[in-house]
Amino acid sequence: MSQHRHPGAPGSAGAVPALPDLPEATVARLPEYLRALHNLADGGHETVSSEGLATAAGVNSAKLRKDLSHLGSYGTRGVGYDVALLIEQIESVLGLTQRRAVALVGVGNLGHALAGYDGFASRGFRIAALFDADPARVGEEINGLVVRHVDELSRVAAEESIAIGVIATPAAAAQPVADQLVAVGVTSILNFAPCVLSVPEGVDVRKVDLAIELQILSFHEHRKASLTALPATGGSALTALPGGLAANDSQEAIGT
Amino acid sequence: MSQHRHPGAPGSAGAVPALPDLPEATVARLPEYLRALHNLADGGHETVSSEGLATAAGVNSAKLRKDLSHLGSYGTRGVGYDVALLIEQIESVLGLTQRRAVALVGVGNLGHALAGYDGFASRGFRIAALFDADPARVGEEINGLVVRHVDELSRVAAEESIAIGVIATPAAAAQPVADQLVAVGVTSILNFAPCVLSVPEGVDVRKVDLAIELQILSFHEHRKASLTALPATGGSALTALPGGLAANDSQEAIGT
DNA sequence: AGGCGCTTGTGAAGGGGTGCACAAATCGCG
DNA sequence: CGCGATTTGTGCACCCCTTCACAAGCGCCT
Repeated sequence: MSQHRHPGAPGSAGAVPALPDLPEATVARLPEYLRALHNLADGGHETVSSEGLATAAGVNSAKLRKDLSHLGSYGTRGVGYDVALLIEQIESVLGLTQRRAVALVGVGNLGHALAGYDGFASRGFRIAALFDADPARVGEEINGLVVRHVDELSRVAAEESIAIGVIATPAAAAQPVADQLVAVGVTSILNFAPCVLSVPEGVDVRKVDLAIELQILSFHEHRKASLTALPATGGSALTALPGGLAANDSQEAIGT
Repeated sequence: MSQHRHPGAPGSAGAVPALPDLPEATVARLPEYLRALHNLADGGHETVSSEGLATAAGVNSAKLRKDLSHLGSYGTRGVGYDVALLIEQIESVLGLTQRRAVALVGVGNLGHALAGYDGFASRGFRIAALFDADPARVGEEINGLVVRHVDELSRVAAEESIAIGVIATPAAAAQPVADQLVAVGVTSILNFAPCVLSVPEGVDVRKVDLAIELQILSFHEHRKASLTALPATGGSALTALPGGLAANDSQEAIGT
């Protein structure tokens, strides 16, 4: 995660539009709030209480209030939050007022699916270009976009003013591709390749590794199995499960 | 993230094989170490220093040492860690000694790609069954597996002794599918649908939302753009940059 | 055998995040 | 106009995690 945080502006505090310098954990939750808010808006709700929005987003209500307070708090005590206004606020903070152009590199198994994923388009992004190193794949049309050779990356990226690069190549190809993206000026990368990317300072990389997610689940599965296997260790209330399962009330570890 | 933490075994501590009750943050990093270790092993290395493994895994060396110390520390001072031994250790802790069976529900755009993703098979998992609710997709063969109707889930899951369920359905279908998985006894779920799942206690859910990842990147992109746009805010050492464009000085956040 | 350099393992300090609990604020109603 | 119900915003304490810094341990070389 983030390491050095600039100490913070001394006392100047001009009329800066909105650079609240949010805590990273808050930033990671805002998109979830946004999704829940859109759901509520579609359902006809005009206002929500922190409690309502919190459960819709799967978090604690106190946490949600604190998160929202960081971005200026547009709630009304005794009433709740104005759904439309809050959507506007969050989208503004997340920089979603402009639809950002995304370049996807690697149109293999996973990349192909990503190229066709409509969740991107519906949530503020536009897949602007597809690239692959395999000549056999160049020229193929996916979702109205033609796959180009990765050598054209620098030219096309400039034309389309790419803001974010998505890497869905095999691990071996990921680093060179990242270097190319950085060279073109891309400063945000979403990496699906199972490897560590080395990028210059100022470039953000987020990694999604599907196998890792499964392995984390495997650990918990393993632990649960061990626990039930030897019921001798006192404590744990779940040993007493009668026939069925406890009513759903908690929720779980969403990867931070 | 995780909420219920069993208070911890009182004082019994028998000769339990290995239930070190690792910190969640450590668990989330172990798979990354494992991947790096396999790379090293393939490269012919027999031992690694914490520094070497740390950079290969993209983390701080102190953090890595502390992580490994939690699981019993099989390193040798002055030398480093035995690669093969450490692999064995981590795989054991993660419960990867047995190849766990995974059921994938929802063979749409993304699900199709997941079904064909070889990263699962090569890292300890076996996709044992595919399901979909759309009759048009039932019967299709993907990677040697036939897509079955979701109604058969309970029967097939029992036969294959499914350990983990992966949900790749549209958001609206995710909750019913999760309920079915839970009913069959699945206690670990990986959810790709953009919605919050409600599950009983004892069931672990991890969520992967691709749009959310992009939105987090968008925030940082937005922030970086705002920073370079207005160099007026006092303090910050980057005002003194001569030419203009603030040389890269901030940093990147690799998702935790 | 002894000493030296290297690397691990860990105590302690610091930062960040979470959740409780409550004061402050707003609305609606009598 | 005042009061009570409701809900936000936040001070505070706690806990987890990260990071530094260093002592302890190990191998190698002389």
